[in-house]
Amino acid sequence: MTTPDFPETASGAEGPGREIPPASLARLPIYLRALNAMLADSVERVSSEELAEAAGVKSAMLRKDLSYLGSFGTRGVGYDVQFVSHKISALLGLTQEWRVAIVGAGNLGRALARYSGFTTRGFEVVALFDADQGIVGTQVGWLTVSHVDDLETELKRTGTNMAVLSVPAVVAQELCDRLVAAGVTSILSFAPVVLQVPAHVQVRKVDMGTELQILAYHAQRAQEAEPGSRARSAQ
Amino acid sequence: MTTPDFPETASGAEGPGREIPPASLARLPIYLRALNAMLADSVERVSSEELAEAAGVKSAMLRKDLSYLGSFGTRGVGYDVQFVSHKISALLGLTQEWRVAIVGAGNLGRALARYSGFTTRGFEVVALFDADQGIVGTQVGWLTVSHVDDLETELKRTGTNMAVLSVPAVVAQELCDRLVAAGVTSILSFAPVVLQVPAHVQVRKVDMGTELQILAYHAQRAQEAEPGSRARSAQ
DNA sequence: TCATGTGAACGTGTTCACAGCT
DNA sequence: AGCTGTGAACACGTTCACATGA
Repeated sequence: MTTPDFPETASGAEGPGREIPPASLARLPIYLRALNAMLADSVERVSSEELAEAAGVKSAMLRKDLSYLGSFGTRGVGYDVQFVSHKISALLGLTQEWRVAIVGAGNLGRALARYSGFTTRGFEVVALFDADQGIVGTQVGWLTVSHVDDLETELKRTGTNMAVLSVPAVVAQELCDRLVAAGVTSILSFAPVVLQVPAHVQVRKVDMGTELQILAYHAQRAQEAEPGSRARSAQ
Repeated sequence: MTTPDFPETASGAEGPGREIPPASLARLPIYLRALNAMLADSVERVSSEELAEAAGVKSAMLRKDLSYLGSFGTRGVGYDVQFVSHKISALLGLTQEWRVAIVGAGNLGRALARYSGFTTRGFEVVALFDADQGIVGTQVGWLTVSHVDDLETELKRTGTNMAVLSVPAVVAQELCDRLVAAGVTSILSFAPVVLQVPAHVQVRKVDMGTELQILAYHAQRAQEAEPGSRARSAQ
């Protein structure tokens, strides 16, 4: 398996290549999933229309998104599934292993540690931390829970380069600071707080509370608009 | 394909509710959290500058966001914390109880069922389903896991009006269809698939795999830009 | 002929800067 | 004065429509 370097960096004399617009970037993993599902079904070619359908987007948007990584479709034919899949994987950096530490081994942290969706996509959970002595030392999947006091040591030992924060909101900023100080520059946070980090650190947030509240807004609106539902008119 | 003869201003803008732009709507829960934290600290007034800081946004954006729900700040002074908090809560429909069913009682589903972040914000988990006979009947928090065969019956009995999907990708669409058929119109999905639903059903997706892949993109980029990619972790 | 790739149009989101109110 | 609320400018994202090239 040869890892092709990027021959098409010719446009820029130096510099890290073109930036992918954030909105497009966020869709690439979805395309990748659809493509890999097709690969599993031995589909070799796909049109923008078909792939867009599978990804739940308009075909023009898909074509524009893919055009940011180069133009490797064949006019009149479509895209080579395997090639595009590989291209997206390479762009996302999935050709290397990412070593992920999970900080916080509560219900959520333990569930994440056992979540197969991580491992199967180039992410390996290599450490799991908690502050609770009743949890430290216990086994979760293949991992033994470490004490958060050993955070810095263990991160170095395991070569962690990404972290998942699944700790209570009150301690999230503090642990985030420690992760950053230890050199972690990519953090996925499940804590319902706004984390302050230096500019070079990437934080992505997953917030189930927020998502439910957004759903509640729409649900309430639908309720009010519905003719069938009686006496629900708050006011 | 679809002819864009959508009648704009279809819904008479007369009602108490204009549409909140999606981007603004997604930030309201964050403001709400910041406001509630302030309330807990007995803060009575806040300026757009301060609240924006707490929410991690620019003050002009915060003011514009709040302006969609009305204008209830005092010029020269700021906003009444309690009042704005209540206003946002009401808009999001958090003044009523939302009854949530969790479909899929694997690692993630069970963690979500025990997650206190739900209960504390107007969302009550009232049902938990799984297809695995080894899990059905077991206790998770205050709930007993029901068999997914009884989905429709239990949804009706519990008065569920929101659902969380935490099932394997392969069965997600099928269960989504059953939820929709049973009248559920708000679904939060953790399954890494694009769900097809009728237009009146709201789906929000949480995808940890996608988030990690986006992080990987940035991390790889930083790696390439940096000459010494060895994480020596110098304090 | 076909489906991609893309300039241009359109729509949405964010920021600026200041008018207007307290 | 001080801070909100908002039009206008700007930036970003999406869609259209067609030129391009297999």
